[in-house]
Amino acid sequence: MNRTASIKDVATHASVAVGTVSNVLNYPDRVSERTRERVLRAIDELGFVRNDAARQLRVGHSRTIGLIVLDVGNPFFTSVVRSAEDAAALQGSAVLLGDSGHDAGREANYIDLFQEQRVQGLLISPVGDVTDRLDLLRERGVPTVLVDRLADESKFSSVAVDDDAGGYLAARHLLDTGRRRLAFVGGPTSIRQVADRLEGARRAVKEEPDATLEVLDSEGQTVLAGRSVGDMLVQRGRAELPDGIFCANDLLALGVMQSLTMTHTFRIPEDVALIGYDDIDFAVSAVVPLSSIRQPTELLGRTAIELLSEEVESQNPVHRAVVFTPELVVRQSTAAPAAG
Amino acid sequence: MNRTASIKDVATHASVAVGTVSNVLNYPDRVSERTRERVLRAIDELGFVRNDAARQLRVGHSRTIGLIVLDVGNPFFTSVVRSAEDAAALQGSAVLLGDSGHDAGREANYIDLFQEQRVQGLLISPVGDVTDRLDLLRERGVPTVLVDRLADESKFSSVAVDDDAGGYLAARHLLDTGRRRLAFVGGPTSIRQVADRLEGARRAVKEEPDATLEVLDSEGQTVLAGRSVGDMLVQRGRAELPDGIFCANDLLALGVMQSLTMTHTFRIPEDVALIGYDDIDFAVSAVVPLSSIRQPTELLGRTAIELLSEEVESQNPVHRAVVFTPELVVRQSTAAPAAG
DNA sequence: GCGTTTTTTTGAATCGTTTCATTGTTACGA
DNA sequence: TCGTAACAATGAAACGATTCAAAAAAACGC
Repeated sequence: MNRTASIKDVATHASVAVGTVSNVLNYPDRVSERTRERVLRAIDELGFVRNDAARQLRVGHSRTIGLIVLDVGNPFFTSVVRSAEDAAALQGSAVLLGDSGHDAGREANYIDLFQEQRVQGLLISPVGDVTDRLDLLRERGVPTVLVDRLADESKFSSVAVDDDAGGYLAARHLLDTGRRRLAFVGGPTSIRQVADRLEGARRAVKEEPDATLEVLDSEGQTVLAGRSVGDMLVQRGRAELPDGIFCANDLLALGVMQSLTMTHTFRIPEDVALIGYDDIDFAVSAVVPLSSIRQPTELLGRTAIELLSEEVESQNPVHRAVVFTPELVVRQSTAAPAAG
Repeated sequence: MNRTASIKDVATHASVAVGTVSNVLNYPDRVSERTRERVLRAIDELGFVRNDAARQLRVGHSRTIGLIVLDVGNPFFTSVVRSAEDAAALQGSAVLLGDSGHDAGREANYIDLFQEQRVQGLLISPVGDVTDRLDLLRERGVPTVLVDRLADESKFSSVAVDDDAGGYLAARHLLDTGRRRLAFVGGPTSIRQVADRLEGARRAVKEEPDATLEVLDSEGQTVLAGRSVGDMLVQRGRAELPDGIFCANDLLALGVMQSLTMTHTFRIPEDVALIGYDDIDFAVSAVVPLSSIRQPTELLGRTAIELLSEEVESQNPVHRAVVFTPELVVRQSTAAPAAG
């Protein structure tokens, strides 16, 4: 009574062979209407639930896809996870989610776990440099797609967003609304994303001979880090204040905004325009709604799944690196100052 | 060459029996040092990775625990997930995470999927009323623990946080710092959490004969909803403004704060004190750091795993409903007004 | 009614582990 | 040297699904 019913129990109960039950489950139209109904009734009566381990053992692979992200709490990844799950569901797969929390050890554990589970493939936003480990996976025939990181196309497929283009968009927007003394606020430029966004901003500024770009280093990417940069700016005389600030991420921008608005000495956007990056939910509901650069996260997740499917299907894998273009979202924080 | 090595291959390669390889994997000290090393070397050379499906088929259950949450993007659940994962890892289990997104259909899919995977048990923060489905699970012998929802103790174990106590704490703190004209801001009271928090606040207010509590309904639980409640308050004359506001969640509180500070007519905490609920990351970095009620989310996740283990181990399950007490976090937004 | 084709059903073999009764080996005291 | 106990290693059986060649049943044409 305690043991869950097996396919054999169902077969007995419906007076058919086990093969027939399996066919009802997997190829319903190979089975005549009458017996199909009989089998379905038996399944229902016994409360049969297919044992996926047995199925998997026989067919050699699972119906799941592993997904390892750096931080589920980060809205960027949350959105990627959602869209990947949806895309996977459409093709009949489920997603096993792992949160490495930027920890290489946890990441390694998940990779091992997913291998033991014989996932169909792996989507990963890797912690630092894991090419060795990923090479191993490749040798063992686990198709892998890198997420939010460009990959050597001879080895892996990847999906990412063009941060250089995003940086350009943001700076170009500030310039287009008449600002000329720009500042970039961003954490350590050793982070690829930060460096690329800065590079894009530089490119835009070079297009206007009379424009300048100042780089303000921040301690990390948090609201508090933004606040201290903002405090520093407030100290300066009004004449030395930039008239357009581009922050490497929305949290920084919100921090800067808090500093500037708290003192009531500077107005946003009249005295200084402010734009962030990521377009997090808080951006729209900030004290002054924040302009930002939105990344097509849904597309990222969906495309990652698609690339993985391609690799799974084709024996002879040709890798692709897909790069998406981010999008400018204009809100009040960069509204053009009154003419004159 | 393409196929991954099996335990049999390892056995051949190391010139031992398959049982010995299995023992090396599962009971290393049943095997002599010499052969153990030999087997380990073979495993390494062949790149053997245990096939968990086969293992599971034999032993009858997996090493994974299913966890279905309402929204991974919600910091509350993110934290629960993390701690559950850590606790599970300690006892050698892994967590399969499902995000129902408040959608009963997705929830049902995950329940089915997890059943097919023969998870050891299920932690679930259910969408609406799923007692029927959960009853089914119970009959099929899948131990289940409800998260953030009290359960009929005759049927399930559960972990939750005492929202009534949290509401009391918040209101009591406002009263203790001298406020008497309190307001509660909260979404539809059909949400259990909101209703309980309000109830707790009422209890505290009744303790002070000269204190009053006004209930301000909000449209949902977002920053924007908080803003519109705040705007409404600003319209009122100063005399009619409450001197202490308790919001059912931090997002609401941040919205109210934005309204009040933007107009520069009221100061927080001098004119009005403000306290939220959940202690999200943004609370500490708000314009005026926000007091809040912290829920022991790490403890929730860990305890859920422990309760589940209890059910798994004992044949004769005795269910427990564990309720945690939330904690007051005092910050500047409720600092006592200057004496006099 | 009979031979032929098509459709349905059958059930043994298989996947890769773990388990455990059995056999083989070693160590040790008398 | 022998008997016995402790320890190691063995390998067949089992888990529950899918697969597929073969058998059985049904449908068809004449």
